[in-house]
Amino acid sequence: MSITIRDVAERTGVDRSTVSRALNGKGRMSQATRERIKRVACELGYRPNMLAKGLATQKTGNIGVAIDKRHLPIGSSFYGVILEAAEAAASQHGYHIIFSVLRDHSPPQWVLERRVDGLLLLGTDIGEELVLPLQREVPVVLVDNHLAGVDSVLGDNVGGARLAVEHLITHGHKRIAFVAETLVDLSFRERFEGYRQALTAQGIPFDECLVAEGGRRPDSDRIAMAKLLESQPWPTAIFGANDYMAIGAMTVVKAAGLRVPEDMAVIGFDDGDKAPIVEPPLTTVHVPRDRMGEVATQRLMARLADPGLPLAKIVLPTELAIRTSCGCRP
Amino acid sequence: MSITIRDVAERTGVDRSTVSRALNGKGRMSQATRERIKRVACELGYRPNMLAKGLATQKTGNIGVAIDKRHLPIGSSFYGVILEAAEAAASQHGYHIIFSVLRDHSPPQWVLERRVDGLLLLGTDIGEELVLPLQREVPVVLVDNHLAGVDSVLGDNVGGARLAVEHLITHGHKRIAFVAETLVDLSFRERFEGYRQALTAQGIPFDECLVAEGGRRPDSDRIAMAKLLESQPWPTAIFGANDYMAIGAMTVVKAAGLRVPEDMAVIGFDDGDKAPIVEPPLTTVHVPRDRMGEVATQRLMARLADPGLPLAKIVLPTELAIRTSCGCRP
DNA sequence: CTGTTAGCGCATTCAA
DNA sequence: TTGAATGCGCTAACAG
Repeated sequence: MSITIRDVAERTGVDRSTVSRALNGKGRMSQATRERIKRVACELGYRPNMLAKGLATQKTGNIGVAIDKRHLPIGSSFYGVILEAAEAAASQHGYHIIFSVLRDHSPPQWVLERRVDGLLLLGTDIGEELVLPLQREVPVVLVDNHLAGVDSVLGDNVGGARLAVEHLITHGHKRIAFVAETLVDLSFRERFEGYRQALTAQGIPFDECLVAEGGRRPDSDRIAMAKLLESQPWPTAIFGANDYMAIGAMTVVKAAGLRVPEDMAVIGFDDGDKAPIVEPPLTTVHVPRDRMGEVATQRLMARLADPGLPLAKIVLPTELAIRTSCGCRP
Repeated sequence: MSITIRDVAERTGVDRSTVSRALNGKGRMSQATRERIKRVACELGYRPNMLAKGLATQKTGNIGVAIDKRHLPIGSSFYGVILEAAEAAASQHGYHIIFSVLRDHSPPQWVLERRVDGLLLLGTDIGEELVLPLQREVPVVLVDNHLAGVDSVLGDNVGGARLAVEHLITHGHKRIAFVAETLVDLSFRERFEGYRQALTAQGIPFDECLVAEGGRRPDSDRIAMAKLLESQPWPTAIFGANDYMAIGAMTVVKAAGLRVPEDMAVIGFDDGDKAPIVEPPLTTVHVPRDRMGEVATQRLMARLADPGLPLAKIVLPTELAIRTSCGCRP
């Protein structure tokens, strides 16, 4: 067994409660004894047992991060960066991260077991049936998603999509296709909305034939683009709902003997780590994933400190990362 | 406050300890009462408070995963996949993951605070000065690294490198360069060793001029390859110590107007998610990252169950993922 | 087979 | 300013 508050107390000749107060800076006491206790604690190498502390204070010092399975592997995704940023922000406040993947849509065990003070839910496909029960246990912040009655942090999907599509229009394109895995998830719906807004703003009629969904399968990216190439006339530009779709589209386009961007311009969304290294480098909407993780964590900690805080939907700005797949030659 | 074991006890008319035994399946007791207690607990929606349980049993039910800062962002790296696999394996055993990034080389706070029963240390640059103190607190398993006196799980770096270099030799190459960020880290040293072994085995003399280190900077990949192109005669093939170096080398090679693989064949190491999508698709040594995470976690849990277990260095087989950058045309 | 008792390590009343 | 007492929720040794 390791050194406890009791050892420090005996060694110092005071009561355990005094040690507790000294170390936590609570109550008023003579600077002398406080200093002495701290020194002794340090000498003894005393480390508070957070389980015991948590049991007494009803706070764990942990926050949970749950990532929707759909978006894994983390290694290739959006969410690894958010996780990292969240951890950095949390640790600055003395919090630790308990992390897990949502495999089915049942709530993470560690919430029910009261291992966390609050949690971040990452993923666009998380619905009320999961969030509401969780929120009754601890405060929740949604990342990359939004539901009524829950704090949330998102990138500006509508604005980013408008930027992308307007950029393509600037390059002279009129037949611009939209490819997505699905239009069910909030992020994709919003990006689609931005796509339509841009067309409308520039007086280009919306053409349903230029929208292709690949579905939720592994080769969704190829499927969607292939559909587009099945019927004439072809689009002259592709706007992908994320980098994955855009890169898949480029692959299909190139396989069909067309050149990117000469025969078919392409823009993606996310600005993940693959965007700069594909051929040609992908122009894409930059989503500030690190900021999202940081802001979401800060929001959660603010709510922990003050549960009465009004709800907030925090939208972080996106911008266009211009490379060459759109037709620009930087 | 939520439902405790006490509520279940009162509702059932038995003692709290009886409830505890019933729910944990300890001791012998009549099936009747056990069933009844379980049913009541379920009806009441009882959930054990793991803090209290941990305090009593001196076990947290958490395992820690610490990732060396060097290899971030997780989103682009090796370690995201390992983290995910570790979480999957741990959750199967009822364990949870506390995760953090090693920013400096000080031990993770959550070990000192006794929040974990054991931990996984991911990264090739973790030294004894960090591991030994931690190991005195809880069991440690090293992943992608090895130190005397510590359990460890690695991919077969030497074997994988031999495979890669022998494959290049099969394609007729004799001037094969080795590019790495550094030769300090264990993984890279081992891959270098495999490179040399392959040359020796095929009777090709080792040429120091064909080894280039890029150093630990952001553009390490370009730097290394650029060095190689500074002096004649050029190599005809490049073996990168990881995908990052290999892809960077390809970029530089193509920028110099050379073709891959016709003028310069390239093979990488890791088989990360970028390998298949670069142009041309990268032939690379597949490292079973998911298995590494899984096996390491299982190892840790085995040791938790039986601290007397002999030390193990577990080396997982690697294989060559053949695409086109090596000169093959699949 | 089941209840009693005593901690686990710490924070927090209330007195002194 | 400090000490004594109590409780956080659960487990475990020992009786009964």
